[in-house]
Amino acid sequence: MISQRARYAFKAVVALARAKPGEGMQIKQLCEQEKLPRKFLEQILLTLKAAGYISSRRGRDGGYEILKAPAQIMIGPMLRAVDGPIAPLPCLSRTAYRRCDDCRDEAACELRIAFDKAYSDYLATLEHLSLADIMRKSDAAAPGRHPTGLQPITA
Amino acid sequence: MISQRARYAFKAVVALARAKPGEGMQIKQLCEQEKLPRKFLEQILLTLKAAGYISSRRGRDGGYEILKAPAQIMIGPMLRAVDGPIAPLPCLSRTAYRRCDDCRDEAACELRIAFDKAYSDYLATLEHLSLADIMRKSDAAAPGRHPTGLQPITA
DNA sequence: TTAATACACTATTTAATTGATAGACAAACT
DNA sequence: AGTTTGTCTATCAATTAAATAGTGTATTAA
Repeated sequence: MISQRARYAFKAVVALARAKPGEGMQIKQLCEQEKLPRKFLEQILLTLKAAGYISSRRGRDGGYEILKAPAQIMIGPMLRAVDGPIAPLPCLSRTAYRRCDDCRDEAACELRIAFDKAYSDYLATLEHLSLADIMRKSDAAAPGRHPTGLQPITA
Repeated sequence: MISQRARYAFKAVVALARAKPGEGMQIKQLCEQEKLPRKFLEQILLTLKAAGYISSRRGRDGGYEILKAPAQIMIGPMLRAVDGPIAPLPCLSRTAYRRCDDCRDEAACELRIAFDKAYSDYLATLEHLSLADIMRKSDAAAPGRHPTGLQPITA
């Protein structure tokens, strides 16, 4: 199972991506609208900021704003920024490769072989799937739900 | 990352699958050969037994033996037997579906959409990949390593 | 320039899960 | 009977995840 942290991050990014461009949202709105614990969300937003996904302003009329275009935000890297490596085994991680302590022969390791293909497909999908793709699908499934989102041309 | 529990289970099953048919192994051998903590392994073997993967005998000359043919052992179900559901979200689990508490519209849930395809590919692979497939690949990568395993006809 | 507002940062707490160990018990065989 | 080997349940310890607390700093406007 994916972590709460990652879920909250995801929801926050989606909400920010749906906010009117140039307007952004304050943390108060975010946590009320998406039902997220405020202080926890603060930390997560900091992480997202450090990773370059969002920007922030302090003081009155402060808040958060999305920095990247949704089409440029890939799910894999975003998850990784929030939760760390996503590989099922350290020796399969692209970004944090580590040999298993007890591993004699990596190429012959049955565990590694078992997850190799499954994980590389999983990863490839997450790596190329953008937030824009996802929002488009979501809008198609619930037309009219998000007033600021572009509607699919199906009516 | 996959749990230690699942790793140990996997290693134990592989070791039992490589043991001479009809001979099996005792837990002492297993934990020495594979460097697994004995008491922890005991529990894991019990789980594997309950799930029908192995059988056991008590008393002198007791031990564990593999029950299913490696070609009939699929990685997905085996993992699930040991570790529980493997889906990234409860609402994507095939075997333990549960609606997310706060979910308004499942079909439009961005989180669900994000993981839907990635996970279903991952799962499909694990569901159809057999222990036999894995052992074959392992043997091919390290010929001569496992004296009791069948060697690939490549020499 | 000061008060109010909203984000930034670090530390701490709490809860849950995982990994591992302990020890009494039951079956099987000699 | 006595030894061996698996069975079962309880418990402990360590780690991680989730959440909260509290202080600090930038920004704006009266």
